[in-house]
Amino acid sequence: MTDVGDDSPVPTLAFAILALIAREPLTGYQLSRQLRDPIGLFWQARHSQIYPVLNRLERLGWATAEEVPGPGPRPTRRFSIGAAGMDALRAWVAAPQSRRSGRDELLLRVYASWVADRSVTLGLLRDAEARHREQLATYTARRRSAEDRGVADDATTAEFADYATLRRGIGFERGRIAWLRWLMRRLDADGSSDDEG
Amino acid sequence: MTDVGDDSPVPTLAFAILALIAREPLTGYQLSRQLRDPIGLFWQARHSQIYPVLNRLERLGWATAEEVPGPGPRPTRRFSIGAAGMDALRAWVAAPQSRRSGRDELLLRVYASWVADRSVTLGLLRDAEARHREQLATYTARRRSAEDRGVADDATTAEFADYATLRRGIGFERGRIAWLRWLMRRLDADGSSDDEG
DNA sequence: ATCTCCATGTAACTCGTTACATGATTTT
DNA sequence: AAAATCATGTAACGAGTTACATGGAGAT
Repeated sequence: MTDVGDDSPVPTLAFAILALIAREPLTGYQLSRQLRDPIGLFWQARHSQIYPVLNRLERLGWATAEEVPGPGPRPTRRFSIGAAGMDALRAWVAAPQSRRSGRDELLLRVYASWVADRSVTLGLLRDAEARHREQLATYTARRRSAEDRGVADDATTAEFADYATLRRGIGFERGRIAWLRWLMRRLDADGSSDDEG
Repeated sequence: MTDVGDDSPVPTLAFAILALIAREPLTGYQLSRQLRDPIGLFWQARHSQIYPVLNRLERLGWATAEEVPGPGPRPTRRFSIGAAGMDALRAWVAAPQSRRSGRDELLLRVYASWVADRSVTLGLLRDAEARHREQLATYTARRRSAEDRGVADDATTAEFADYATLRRGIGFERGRIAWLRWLMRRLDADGSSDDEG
């Protein structure tokens, strides 16, 4: 009994959860881990946000819960998507997209970086490159593993959809690293020529 | 007198605003337009979010306001960054970055797209491509204009920082379009061979 | 004994969007 | 005359984060 009125618009997180339980039934805890890592690539949520949405999906008849043995003071519940949930998810995929480009703190820092010393900016960019290289390594390992399992062969499967988003993640990281390297070269060049004290 | 307690952490939006008024003094209204278009590329805010932050920047002594002639029932105020604001902005550029990768609704839709008909998914991707091509055209026009003005020549200016973020925008759009085309080709191939029904 | 993982929930708060409210100037 | 633009604010709500709360199972 977290909330009762079910007339308010369904949040995007609900569809992220539906997309995950459409693959296999999951507990709230498992969802909270998945919304850090695999899908976490492009959608994140904490467990405090997930549990209320799960209860709402249940009340909407979009998901059903079964109790499974587990630890803890409260029952462990595994959620499965229902026929109505599949319909809702299908409708959402086709729904018109809202074009709000996201927020990117690194770009904002670079936009403001002319107020700082060149060495500070270069440090910022080097840190960013290291973190993106790390992320890229994770993604490429995952891509190789997917390709070895033959996931890339049939574009109609759920695993292929995973693989497709993974490829976009790799493209994003590579593009960002290339841009960071370009920017560092430019800052190095305009600093080492040392026109002004 | 919107809020009084000034001990809570300063939101990222405050630094986005500082980065803008560090270039030239702006009114709240001008900021709200800039946080749609040029910087809007990677940070957005509505005027209802901006005005309270401006008042807070003033109370912090990070920005100063001067009244200028203008229309409307309330005085029009143009904000300039102060020395303390510049220090705060400089410190923020160098501060450790929080790595929370953003949310991307298109990727979430693709992740869920295996539940929908192939034609629906292809429609989604075609729409996305059209919107990204449009955005790319805007960015490339802006880049050409910046290069014609010689902005790309000196990496120490504020205009170069603009230009650098613009280049990242172009890279992002191109990468995304390439990925969309790859995905559409893959879906076309696995559909036109028509193995089933 | 302590730590980590599994497991679910609530409370308090900040961030962000939409809607309400007012009113002058300029353009169509 | 109507619409768009300039200009600033508040209110209500939804989205998202952090912190509080509980407790069993297994590993160190």
